[in-house]
Amino acid sequence: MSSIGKVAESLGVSTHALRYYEKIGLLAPVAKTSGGRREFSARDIMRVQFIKRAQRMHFSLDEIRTLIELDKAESVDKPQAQKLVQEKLDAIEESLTDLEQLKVDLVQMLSACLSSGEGEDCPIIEAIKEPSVST
Amino acid sequence: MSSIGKVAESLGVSTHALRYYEKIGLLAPVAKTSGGRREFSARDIMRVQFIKRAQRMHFSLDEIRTLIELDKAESVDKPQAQKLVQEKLDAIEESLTDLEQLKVDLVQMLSACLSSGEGEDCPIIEAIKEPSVST
DNA sequence: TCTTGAGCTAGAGTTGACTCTAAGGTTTAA
DNA sequence: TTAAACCTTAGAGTCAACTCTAGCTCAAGA
Repeated sequence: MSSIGKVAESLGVSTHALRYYEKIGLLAPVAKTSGGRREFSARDIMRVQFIKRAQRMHFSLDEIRTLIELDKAESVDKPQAQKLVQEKLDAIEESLTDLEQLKVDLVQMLSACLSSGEGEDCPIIEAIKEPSVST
Repeated sequence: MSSIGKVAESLGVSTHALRYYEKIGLLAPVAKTSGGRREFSARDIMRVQFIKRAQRMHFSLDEIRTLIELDKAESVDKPQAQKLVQEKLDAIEESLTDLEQLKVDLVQMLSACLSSGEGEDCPIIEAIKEPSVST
């Protein structure tokens, strides 16, 4: 039974975001006081926590909506939950591969720049113009 | 001396994007035929290639603008070019760390789901509700 | 009681990098 | 010559996930 401000503060979310989650249906309509203010139940708060954790795992709000629906179903739809996680994992592995190569390239660019003489130009721009190994 | 369509096709960019780059000043105003159509010079095409390569390296159009300005300066401003690349590298290393941990978590979630019995629920949702190790 | 300060709503604005549309004009190949 | 393909512009729309605004009401402390 907390006000929107307290929930926002304690979970590190803005009050705007909380109202937004409710508006798009990620949160069931939150109970209101006679004065029209939201009163978040423990259940509501847990839901918000779920959303934030899933977001940290790079699930989009749309994917989170699906996760929530899966949770509401009698028993979790195993293949579908699995598929969502597998897809996320695939996307992350792709990003990892991409970023690792990129890191190699940037490190190389940087060391070439650092080892260039005092008055010399830093060959970073040239490196982008004429990719040496990858790209 | 190519039409916008040919440049777009050969570089895998849309004609819209090419006009957009010109509009925001990443490309100097492209020469036009008497009929008003763009004729891309070899120089323009190289510039577009530069943009695409830098984009693949996760530089934003704004950062690319800076890179281009550095290139236009008499001699490349070593500290500034270096700073841009170093910042990009830092950001990428942060992403890598984040994604690696995430991968561990997702793999764990997936294997817990796979090893759950035939009729049993896949504990993916529970795993997000009650993070076991990280988060 | 009065003054902050918190909360309410509907709806507009933000960001980045385009994409799309409408209403034309221009080239080119048959 | 004429149809199809291509190009032009200005400006609106897209996406995600909020953020911000205006103009209000409501609650709590001194």
